[in-house]
Amino acid sequence: MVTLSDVAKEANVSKMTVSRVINHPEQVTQELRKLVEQAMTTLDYHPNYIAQALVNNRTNVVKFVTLENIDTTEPYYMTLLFGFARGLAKKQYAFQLVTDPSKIEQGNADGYLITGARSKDYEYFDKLDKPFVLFGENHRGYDFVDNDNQLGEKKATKYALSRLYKHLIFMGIDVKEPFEYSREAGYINTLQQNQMIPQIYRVSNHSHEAQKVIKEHFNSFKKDTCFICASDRIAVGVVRQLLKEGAKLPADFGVIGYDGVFLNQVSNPQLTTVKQPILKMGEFLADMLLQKIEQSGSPQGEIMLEPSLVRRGTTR
Amino acid sequence: MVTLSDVAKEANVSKMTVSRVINHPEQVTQELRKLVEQAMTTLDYHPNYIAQALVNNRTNVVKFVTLENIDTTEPYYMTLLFGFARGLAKKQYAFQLVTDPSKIEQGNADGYLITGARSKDYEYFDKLDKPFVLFGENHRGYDFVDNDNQLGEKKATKYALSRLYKHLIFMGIDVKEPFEYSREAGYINTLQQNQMIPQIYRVSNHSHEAQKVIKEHFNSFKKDTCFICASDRIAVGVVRQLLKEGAKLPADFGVIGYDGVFLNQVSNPQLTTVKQPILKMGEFLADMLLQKIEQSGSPQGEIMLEPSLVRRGTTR
DNA sequence: TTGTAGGCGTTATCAG
DNA sequence: CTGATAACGCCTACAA
Repeated sequence: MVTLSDVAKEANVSKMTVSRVINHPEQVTQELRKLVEQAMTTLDYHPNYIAQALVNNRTNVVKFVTLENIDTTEPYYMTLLFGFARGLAKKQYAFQLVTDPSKIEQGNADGYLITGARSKDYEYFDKLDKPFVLFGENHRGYDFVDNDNQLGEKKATKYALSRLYKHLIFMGIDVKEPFEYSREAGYINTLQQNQMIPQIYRVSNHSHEAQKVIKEHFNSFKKDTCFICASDRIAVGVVRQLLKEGAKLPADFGVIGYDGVFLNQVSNPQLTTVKQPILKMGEFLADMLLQKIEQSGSPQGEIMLEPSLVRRGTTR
Repeated sequence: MVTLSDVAKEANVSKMTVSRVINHPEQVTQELRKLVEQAMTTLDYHPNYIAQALVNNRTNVVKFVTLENIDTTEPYYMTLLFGFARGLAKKQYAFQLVTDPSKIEQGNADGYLITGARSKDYEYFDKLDKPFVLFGENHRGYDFVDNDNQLGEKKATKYALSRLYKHLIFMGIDVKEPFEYSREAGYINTLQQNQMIPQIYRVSNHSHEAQKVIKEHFNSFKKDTCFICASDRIAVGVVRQLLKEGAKLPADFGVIGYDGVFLNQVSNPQLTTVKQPILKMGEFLADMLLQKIEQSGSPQGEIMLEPSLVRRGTTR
């Protein structure tokens, strides 16, 4: 293993000069810097992250925490995880997966990414002694990354209008969480701007629940109705029942989902949906967390990435 | 942060005695050992893994490498990953995700878990300078964990026979890989034991490819045929086309999948399949890799876990 | 059986 | 701007 000392010898300087070239290059003269850099490449030197971690009192490890007791095998989470991992790799960080909240502080880590947090979990966060960032919007001042939920549903609603659907019904998720409020707000605001009256159903986030609602109320739905759904799952349920009822899709009815996780599914017809840039969100989460760690916990604010509307088979 | 020295002071011994209590307790007298252990609990001491890593020239990090250029967001991989992560957690190991093989040796790690390896990749492995284990059976002497593919397909074939299907057709994957040969062998051997003649189709691992084959040959399939499929994807394609052809499932035709990844899907009818214990496989992989690292690379052999037959809607 | 000295590879501090 | 020294927390080797 090539060490700092080896490079120092090769370049005829002290270890400190080499260290400075790595961490504070501006403090070293051009001349010496080049010499050292050459030595580093000829010896193929790579810093020992463990030694760095020791002096800095770091572990080079963070934890990916999943609070929501959901199906963690969903493509959604896997994509987020891959983005997160990619972000970490840039700084040679590794991670551990934690699904049991009581184990968060067990073992060593420099910080946490917390996903699936609900309002009830917030008070718990203040007890954490390490920097953390949240995945998912909140309005309590905790740093987070999310997609812009309001903008996303605004895009969906506007698009439905542009396709000349006359009646827009929102199929929401029945949780009292910021992301849901924001999605509804995107829908409601757009309707109000067009002097239309919002009509909202809320169901738990399962396709068959949405299906039930459509079945119950199908007779009350008029032609030219578009369903703006707060998730792809709900949208899938809506589509399924509409087809069962013999409705003409997308001619008479439209359906728009949210999330964009079923995009590679071959089901017919393919869902028009608002796609979150999940991979990128994961990467931003890593960036934010590492920066927060570097800045010993200082606030990082909020990052909301723009989702994109994917036009496919369930809208005309 | 509580350190070795703190504990040593509290217990009125030297640092080395404390270190020994942790690593070689048998070298310390009962008396001192208890003293030290008490001091450790009262101070809530936890070893600093980074410092340990530095002296041992370890990183406490391994890499999870995905060679196969597939959809890594599949629940299959996510489940494996969770099992793997759980296994690592027991020894306070963290991991990095690597999808670009050229980056395997970049950065620090104590070893690698390599998934999705194909025969062509094997020669590459010998160049690796760190211990590694494979996910997926091979017969070149590389340590691996897999499910027992032959046993799995044997179970499927026997079960089809027990349900009195008269004709058993194998729908394989057209790759020349050990896992596929083993699955075919499980089918072939069982047929031969029953004086039946194997009939095999091979397609690439996509539902629509399987669907094509069924469509083309549907007229040649007799009543009481059961399709033993080498994957759930293929099975799904078979089911889909059989239904399209108006075949009676499971009365006249049976379909058995392999993998068990679609188990929580609500699609109708639900697939009878051979389920791999994926989570457990991930955990075994972690155990094996960490042990191999601890034993500085000594061979660990092969572990084949028993898959289970899940009886559901596509067999009578 | 227990303790002392030295070192793992790096960086902060302070002196030159 | 550069270099010597000490320190991070732990463990190996040797000494008592």
